[in-house]
Amino acid sequence: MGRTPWCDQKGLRKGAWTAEEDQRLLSYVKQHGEGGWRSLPHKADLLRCGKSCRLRWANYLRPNIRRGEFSPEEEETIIRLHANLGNRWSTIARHLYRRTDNEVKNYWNTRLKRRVEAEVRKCKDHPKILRKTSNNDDINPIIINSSSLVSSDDDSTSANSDTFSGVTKDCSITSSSTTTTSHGVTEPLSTTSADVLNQGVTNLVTTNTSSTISQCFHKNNNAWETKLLSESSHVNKSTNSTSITSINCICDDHLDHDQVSRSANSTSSAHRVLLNKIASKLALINLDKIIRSGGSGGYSSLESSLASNSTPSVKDNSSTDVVADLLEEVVQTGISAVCGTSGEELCQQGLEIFDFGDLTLEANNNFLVEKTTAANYYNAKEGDDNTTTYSLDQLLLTSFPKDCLEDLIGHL
DNA sequence: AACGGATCCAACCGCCTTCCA
DNA sequence: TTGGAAGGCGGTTGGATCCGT
Repeated sequence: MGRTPWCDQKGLRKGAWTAEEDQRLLSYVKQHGEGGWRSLPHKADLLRCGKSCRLRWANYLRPNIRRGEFSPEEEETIIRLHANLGNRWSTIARHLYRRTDNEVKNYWNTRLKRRVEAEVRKCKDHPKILRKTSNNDDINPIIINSSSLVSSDDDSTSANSDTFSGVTKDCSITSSSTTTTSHGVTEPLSTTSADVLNQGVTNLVTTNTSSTISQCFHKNNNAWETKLLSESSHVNKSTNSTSITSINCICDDHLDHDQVSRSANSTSSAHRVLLNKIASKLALINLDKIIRSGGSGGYSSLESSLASNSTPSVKDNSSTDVVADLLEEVVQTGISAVCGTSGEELCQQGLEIFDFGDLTLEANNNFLVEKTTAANYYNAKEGDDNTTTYSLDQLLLTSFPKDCLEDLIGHL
């Protein structure tokens, strides 16, 4: 038994929507809200099927849809995410402010795809870019190491690195069977990254991890990853409501953590600027409490900024057993949302996880973000990229789960 | 001005998942 | 637990427009 076509009724209109149809749909949804699409056409006196109405609304009429030319930053994001995620347009669209999946898909198919393919062809003319001379590519996959983006004097990978300036825009490529994180942990390379690169993508950014959670995503075919994914599903179901107002605690140890561990001195002042900006915005969303865990340094700037904005109490939780401390805090205070390194354990408690990410200053005053908790827990799927570059404004919006964006925008 | 190929993108199609009674 | 309805998603199409000849 085949499925019933979605618009098989005789007399229903197809094709381009008229202004009058748009107006009818718009006013009906404004009055009655979204949903009930099947019965909507009859109620709104539209000769369309429900699905057509829903698509018209979702892709065109819905408020707050951003249309028009994509910015260079958006293009970069699409290319980078597509390299890792493939044609998962809805996921990619979530990383772009107010863009629909359909628009992103069209933009890729009509513009970016060709550009990337041209890059691939260019790379095929220069095989060295894609593949170092090696008898065994499985042992020596090629990756782009994000640490090279952190600061020019970070030489943690320089022993194995080659730079192909003029072709790979702002990355260096290393060949090694393992990579060393900014915290000195040696771990396997992401084979996904290697695969993508071997397909010729030259502008990929991948990441050395700095948290338990993102490390999970770099250990392909690992039981730990499977466990994480199933927990993710659990968390999704247990925390349907993600209104920004439900956040009454933010714990973020990455900001200062990486600032210290990377010895990226050039980014320190920039971090402070960023932290101040974040703090001023956080102050607007009525946080009840800030938990600090791990490290020291740049975070004090966030603390002082928050204090000056007369906001949340700050708990210094930099003692050794961060997880235990956080859980204790959760139990005692009834915190409903936490973010930070301990996300996995906290997710098991059914908490909402938010994270501003692991921030590193990049070129053009943008920030390299290792989305170490929130995005991964909510959208975790094998091969998800954990690293993206954002402007500050994008960062503040994108680091939150999609459902929070409109509320956040309202608060900001 | 006319033609035709290239490009763009809104909309359609159908499969899949989620929801809910 | 089950099955139908509703919604999500990605592939594809076709009409409108652009642009070179």
